[in-house]
Amino acid sequence: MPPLSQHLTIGELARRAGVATSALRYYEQLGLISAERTAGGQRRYPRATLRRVAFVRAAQQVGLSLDEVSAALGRLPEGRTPNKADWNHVSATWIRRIDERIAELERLRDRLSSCVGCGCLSLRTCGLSNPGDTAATRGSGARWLLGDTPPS
Amino acid sequence: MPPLSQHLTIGELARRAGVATSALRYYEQLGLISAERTAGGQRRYPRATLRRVAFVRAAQQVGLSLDEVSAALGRLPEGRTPNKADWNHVSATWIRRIDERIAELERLRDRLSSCVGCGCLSLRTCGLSNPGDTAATRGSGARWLLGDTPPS
DNA sequence: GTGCAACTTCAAGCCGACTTGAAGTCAAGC
DNA sequence: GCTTGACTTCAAGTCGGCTTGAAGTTGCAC
Repeated sequence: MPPLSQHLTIGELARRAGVATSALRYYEQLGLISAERTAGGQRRYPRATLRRVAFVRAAQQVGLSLDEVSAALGRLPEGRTPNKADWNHVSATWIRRIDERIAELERLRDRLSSCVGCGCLSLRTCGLSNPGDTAATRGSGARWLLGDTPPS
Repeated sequence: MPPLSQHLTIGELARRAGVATSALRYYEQLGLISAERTAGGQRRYPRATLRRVAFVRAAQQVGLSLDEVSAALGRLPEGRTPNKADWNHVSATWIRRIDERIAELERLRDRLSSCVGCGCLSLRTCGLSNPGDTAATRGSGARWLLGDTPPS
């Protein structure tokens, strides 16, 4: 085991952050993290990078693309440890996003539940259209959940 | 506008289902839908296919891959209209899945909220690890949300 | 001073879910 | 019967987020 030094090699960072080294190089390519170099050209990461990587992974769980993460990281200081205000701002955005996605899933679940009640799949009169549901995860999504008639 | 006949062309189905024709051909390739052919080789879809496509799109919103949709469709009759029992079974599975994802998002949100309280990004003593959170959306995900110390 | 794991770069590959394009055929209204 | 838009197949391309492989270099322990 290497001494717990000020700087981490890419392998150490990878192990401790739970990501592959290739992912870290990729993040660097995208400008999400950066590294100092040894005389021989190997990467050495300050410990703060560990937080930065954790941040990236957390953001992905929230559903952000790396592009969006990049934007969010733009608001956090690269050198110093982020303070409460920095963090407050970013996490508020994420929490909004999470809440939206939860609401979306709940709507979908409720539609499914009421389908069970009405035997919807067999009825073209089922009212379970979702015209207002613009925030679908992938593409435009189904315009209505079930039933033969699209909302006119 | 074409007469409202027993069968739909791929273009009609695409418009009414809210998906591209290319997507429909792709679904056919995967065995999710099937079509009769005219003498000239063009696809003609029975109206039930409309439901089938709606089903696929709904399943995708739930977060299923097309592979999983294929499995779910295996339980529904291709020829006849699915009955309440068919539907009950499938929707129950989906609802479980939605509930799981909601729970996951709620946990994440709560961790974020408490981070705001403790100024977590700057503290290595923050307790917000998530060792039990195996159901991450992409890959293994971050082992812990923030803080320098991985769960030992 | 040597052995070997860990590192380096760069290009290419992979996955899912499609989309796009080329080159050609069909169906339906006039 | 001709025109025109909708259709056909097949191969290749796209996108995000990486991974894999080849070919070579570095760093550290012994």
